[in-house]
Amino acid sequence: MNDMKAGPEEEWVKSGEVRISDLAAELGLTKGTVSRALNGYEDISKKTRKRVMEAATKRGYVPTTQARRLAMGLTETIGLVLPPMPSQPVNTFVSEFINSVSAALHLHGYDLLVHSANSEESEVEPYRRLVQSRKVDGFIIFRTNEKDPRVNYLLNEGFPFVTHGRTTRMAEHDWFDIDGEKAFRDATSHLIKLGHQRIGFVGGGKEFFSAQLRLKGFRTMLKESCLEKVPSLEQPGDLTGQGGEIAAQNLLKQTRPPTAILCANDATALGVMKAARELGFNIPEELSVIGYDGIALGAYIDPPLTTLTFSIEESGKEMVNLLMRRLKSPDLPVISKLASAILKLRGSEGPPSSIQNKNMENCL
Amino acid sequence: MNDMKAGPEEEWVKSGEVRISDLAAELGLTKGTVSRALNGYEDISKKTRKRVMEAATKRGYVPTTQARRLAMGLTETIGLVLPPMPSQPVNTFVSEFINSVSAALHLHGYDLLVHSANSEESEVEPYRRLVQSRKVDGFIIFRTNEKDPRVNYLLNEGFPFVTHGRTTRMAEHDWFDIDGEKAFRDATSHLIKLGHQRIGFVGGGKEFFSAQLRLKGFRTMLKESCLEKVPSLEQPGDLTGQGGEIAAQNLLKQTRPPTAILCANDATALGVMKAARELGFNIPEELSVIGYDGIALGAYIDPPLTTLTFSIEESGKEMVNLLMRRLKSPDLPVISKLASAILKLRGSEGPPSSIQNKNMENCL
DNA sequence: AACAATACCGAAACCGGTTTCGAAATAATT
DNA sequence: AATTATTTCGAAACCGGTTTCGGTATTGTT
Repeated sequence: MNDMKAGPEEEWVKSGEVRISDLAAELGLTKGTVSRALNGYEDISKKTRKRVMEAATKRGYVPTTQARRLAMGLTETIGLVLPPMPSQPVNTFVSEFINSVSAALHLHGYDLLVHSANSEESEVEPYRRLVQSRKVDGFIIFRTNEKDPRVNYLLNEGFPFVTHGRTTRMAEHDWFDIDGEKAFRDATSHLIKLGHQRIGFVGGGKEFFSAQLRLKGFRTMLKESCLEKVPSLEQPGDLTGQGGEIAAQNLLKQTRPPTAILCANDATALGVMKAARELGFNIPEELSVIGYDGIALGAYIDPPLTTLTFSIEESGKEMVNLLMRRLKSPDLPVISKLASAILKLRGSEGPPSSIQNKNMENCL
Repeated sequence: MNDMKAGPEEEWVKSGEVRISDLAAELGLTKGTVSRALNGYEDISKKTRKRVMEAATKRGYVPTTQARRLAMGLTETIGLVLPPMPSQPVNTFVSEFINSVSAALHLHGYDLLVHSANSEESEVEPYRRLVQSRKVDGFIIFRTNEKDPRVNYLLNEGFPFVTHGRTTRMAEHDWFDIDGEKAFRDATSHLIKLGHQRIGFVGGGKEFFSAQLRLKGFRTMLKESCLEKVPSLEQPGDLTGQGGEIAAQNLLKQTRPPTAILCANDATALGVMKAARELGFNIPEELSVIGYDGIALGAYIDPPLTTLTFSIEESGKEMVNLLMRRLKSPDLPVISKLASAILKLRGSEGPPSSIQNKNMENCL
């Protein structure tokens, strides 16, 4: 009945209709003056600044982003190109990463433009398009290859970017990475201390630098512990569940199968566990399995997956920091940041069933 | 030694340096003419059009997006705001969804702006900012609530958007949804045909319309099959693994526990399976479990999770179609699209162990 | 009181495109 | 040949802001 009573809901100012010229006309000023008043220039009197500010909030003025950016010659936008996803299992990483990158960018007034890579065209094509049409000021790149065409292209263009992961040209660009080598040293060490002597390894694609570093960490710790390197225990993988299954079959059908398997990521580990079950291996009694990624769902399977985990939120935040620094001062020397993964014990590993009788003294 | 030899790599035109005015000057034309030539206006002679085109490709001219958009009064950008993520593993959906939406938008020349919602501020705040600063032309909204503040805000503003999921105001906006009611009728029917008489249900948050529809489908099929509704067999959940655990404990500790449990999503189902294992229930012999979402991980656990699955790619594509239609003709009547989920049998369900002796004749 | 310094704001160019309008050149019509 | 219709392009406004520059008006100095 009574429409006049002021409800608790604030009266929404119909947005988006007032331009800076409207404001100027209303105040008897010029656009330029209004703009400077709003942007805190020193050559505007306190009185008019206040007048302008009040009118702006009253009328609900918000500058049109496109116009401002055009005038200032920047896009305030960062590009993130999703690599073609091979219908992987648990891609929980990507959404969390996007989330944290986007949040971090927002603190700096930047937007995140997410582009999907069409698998039919060259890998760098999306980057080229975004650069040429000047839609972004920089890139966040993840899942780097050892020799990465995207990195080559952007370095060649002199276009700002930060990678998640190292490349052969890591001395030329900012990067953030998880210390996968150390992570796998730790995991290997953990297994050895549990008494394992024959440890299998399922890698990622050879093109991924990270996968190679993980393998390196594995080998290093074997050597440090005086365990010989057994080539047949190192299987290639492809970071997918299916790849894990195949690799596990290759490992477990050997005459002397490993008592533990280290996997380049959790998806692979899931495939390994599946294959192991089908071959009649009990986990962890007859086979220990350790993954890498720390996907949350790993806690819900049986047995819960022991894994190497790291903070995706930190990754996003750090990468944005690196990128913002680069945008602000393009000529600063290249820097990088290495974060560490921690071994999250959840139950898919344990001591081997048969006590192995190798001398575990320190080797000299 | 010989730097002059032309390698197989094409000579990259250093991009981004040539403007339309440069092109015009070079050709002895005006900006306007060059612009019209490039955009296929009819009032340009074939000869000069060709001249312009050739110069453009030769010089590697690509129009600056910001300027073009400002002039044309549109952003060609769609906003996607990630709801605050409850550090839970529901998120395999998100990355695939972003991927497909982004790809579909690209076909229409649109970009995707992904924004993360800060959980400290109101849910609509990010939308308000994006609208007011005119950063986007429309929104893709997912995970709708029954009464959704975002929908209210955008409807009030008259701003274009499409939702993934229905709301109370679904008659006023375009939406896409999976027919969760039918999906749960199917799943329930499947369990009943297997011989189950006591079926448990673990729902999603009460605020999600979709969760309610799934419950409705469950109840409908019970009634159609002359099974009585047992309130204690309907447990609330929160779409997380942990919620599933709690709900499963409530269900399985009853004097007459259910022989099957239907879960509002896969994360919940994983929690249910975990709790069931801990309480000593064998799956599927003593307890059947069915989830919803079709996450790939489900195929790798033991037993593999039977689930209701749908095409995320189709979802993204359809939603983009709806949104593009709306942007093109804002006054067209509201439309919607309902896709169906299919039951993917993987092994976590089977006939109940104890034959139940209720009359399974059709009830009249 | 005359002059220099300072505070404050308007005018205009600019960012890089698009689009409307009209004029000149060319072709078609009678 | 004179008139009309077409083709083709230039000129200029426009999108909505930012920023430089210069000119008053005011204040400060001697």
